Amino acid sequence: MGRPPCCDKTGVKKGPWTPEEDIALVSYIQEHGPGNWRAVPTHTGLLRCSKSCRLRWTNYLRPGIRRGNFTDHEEKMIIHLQALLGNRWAAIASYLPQRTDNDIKNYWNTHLRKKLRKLESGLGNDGFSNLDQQSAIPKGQWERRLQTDMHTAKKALSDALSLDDKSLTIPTSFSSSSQISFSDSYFVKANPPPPPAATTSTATYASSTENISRLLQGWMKNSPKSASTATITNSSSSNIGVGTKTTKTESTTSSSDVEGSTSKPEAIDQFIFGFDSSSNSITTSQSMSSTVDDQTSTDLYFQDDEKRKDQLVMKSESEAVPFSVIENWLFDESIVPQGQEEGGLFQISLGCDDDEDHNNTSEFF
DNA sequence: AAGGTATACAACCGCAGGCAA
DNA sequence: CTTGCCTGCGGTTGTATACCT
Repeated sequence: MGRPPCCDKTGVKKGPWTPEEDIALVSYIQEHGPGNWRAVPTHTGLLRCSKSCRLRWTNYLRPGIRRGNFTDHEEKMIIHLQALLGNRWAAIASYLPQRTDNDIKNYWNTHLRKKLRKLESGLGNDGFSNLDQQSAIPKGQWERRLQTDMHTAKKALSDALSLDDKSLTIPTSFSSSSQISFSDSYFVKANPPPPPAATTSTATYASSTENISRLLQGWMKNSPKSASTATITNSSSSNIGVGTKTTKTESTTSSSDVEGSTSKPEAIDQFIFGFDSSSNSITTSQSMSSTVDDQTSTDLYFQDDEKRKDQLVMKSESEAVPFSVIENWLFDESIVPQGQEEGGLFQISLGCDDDEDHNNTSEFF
């Protein structure tokens, strides 16, 4: 049986949202919290379908969203994560809590893919030629291989990290070109985010919605109701966030998913963050907090880590990009803007000494 | 200055999965 | 167990803006 449309298509407004509509939506969410989207259009009087309301909220109005230019660091994160996860934008976004999956997807499609293609043409044909192509390896097979290789990966990483050199050998199952040789610059060169992104995008209207978001941030912090409808924790728990998640469970229940979010896909975290999660040296959430350095509020939005784990595990090798090629660009010192200080975002705490200043963005890695 | 083209981003579409009845 | 609803997600499209000739 066919699925009914999410809403009656007749009389439903489409296209860009007006500030008035935003305000109506935000006001409603302030009162009722996110969720139950089907009821939103009727209660707000908006001539929008529920889906559109949800999308507008999650992609634009939700507090904690950072708009504007992507930092160098974010860019590298995206590329790296895309290589690992493929086009699983939601999973990638969970590592960049201030960015929406839509934003990341757009940024990838408009900037990064182009950039990598350019690089590819500069490097030759091998390497990136399959960037957008699907490999023949079925997902299930990749998953099995991934599981099989988790242990191997972990061991290889801990071995590599325990050594003085910074070369990592990644099991072949993770990447068709299996070797990653992280250059020193990857660990040491810092690419601190630029000054508070002047939120350059869509000047007037965007700023107005940002104001709405800021108002909401305050509301999210203070409203007791929001605690039930949106998962909020303090930054002290490292799983910080104005969780405005919109799933049924979130909107109706607890912060359990945030509390449980200390779990994470270890092996992949190791890939991404370069540490043994069992050492507790850095948590992913801490890592995330580093991206907030240019924000006054540390409230962040976190996706369910369990879900993220699933998403990560679902990664298809077919979407993987050879690291050895990417890294040439990713970690090329030449792209580090001049004047940027060292010891920043990509500084990885290899050992267990976790005495870094937590306000410093260098804790990221 | 005007028209054409390219780019960036917001929004839409439709499928898939989870969940409750 | 089945069914239907709701939401999440990724791909795609539409449009405003920037850039170029």
